[in-house]
Amino acid sequence: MLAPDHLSSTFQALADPTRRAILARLSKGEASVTELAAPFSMSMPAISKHLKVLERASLISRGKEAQWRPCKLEAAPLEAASDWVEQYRAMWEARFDRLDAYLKEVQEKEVKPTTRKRNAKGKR
Amino acid sequence: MLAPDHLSSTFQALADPTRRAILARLSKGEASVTELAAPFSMSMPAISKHLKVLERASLISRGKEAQWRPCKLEAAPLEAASDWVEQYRAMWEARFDRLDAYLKEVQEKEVKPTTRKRNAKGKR
DNA sequence: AATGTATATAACCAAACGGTTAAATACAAA
DNA sequence: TTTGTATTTAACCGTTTGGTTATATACATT
Repeated sequence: MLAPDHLSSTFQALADPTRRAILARLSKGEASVTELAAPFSMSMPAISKHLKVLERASLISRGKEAQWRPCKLEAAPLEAASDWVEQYRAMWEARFDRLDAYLKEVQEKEVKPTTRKRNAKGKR
Repeated sequence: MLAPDHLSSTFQALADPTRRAILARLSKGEASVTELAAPFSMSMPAISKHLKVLERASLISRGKEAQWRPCKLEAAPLEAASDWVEQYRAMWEARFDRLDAYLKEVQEKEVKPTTRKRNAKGKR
């Protein structure tokens, strides 16, 4: 079950570059705490705390193999976060589309209307 | 220009329900500070601080009309945030697809393989 | 010029954050 | 049973966060 305010804890967990890097690493497969800590010049307890934040946000889950506690990515909360962001991104784009339509209408009788390139990256 | 670690400040700005509600309101159009504050049982300075956080993250921009400082949504940082999240969401889905393929292969000779419904919401 | 309205700033506070070092725990191997 | 390795917990520390109240600023109206 996701935490009461799961969106807040998800975003908060994502708001740290170390934690995002850990998630990036985990997207390539499970890893132990020591493996995850390797790239950082940071104490083990610091990493342990970051992992706890990620775990609290259900962004990772942890196993138990001898003395190792392997971590793996859990993407369900990412889905909710993505949905939230997309909602407003889409609204913003819709607004631009309406503006485009309006400008097109207004400039209907212009001699050479400048071709507007709205979304250069052209995604989705 | 976006801040040095713009992803962190974007996610951090999104990690508060009041600020997300403000963005939701702004997605329906510009609004003054007092209008934005209305739904909340919170002092004006508190709202003012939230707006400053959103502004620092470039999620909103502000105008000047007499004694009003109207806020409007700026979706560019949402795009970056969305892209980041989508990247890992997609990876996670790809992993599931591979698992699906594997399971399909393994169960090839089963009598009546149960139809697995992976992504019930079926988005994108 | 005085008053009212919209907003921001200052000063303060408790709690959370992100790190540290030192010590405890859990298991494996010798 | 001792030693080594992996990880967590405890205690601490400075900074940031999210709120408060009181005060200042900016502009409009009378």
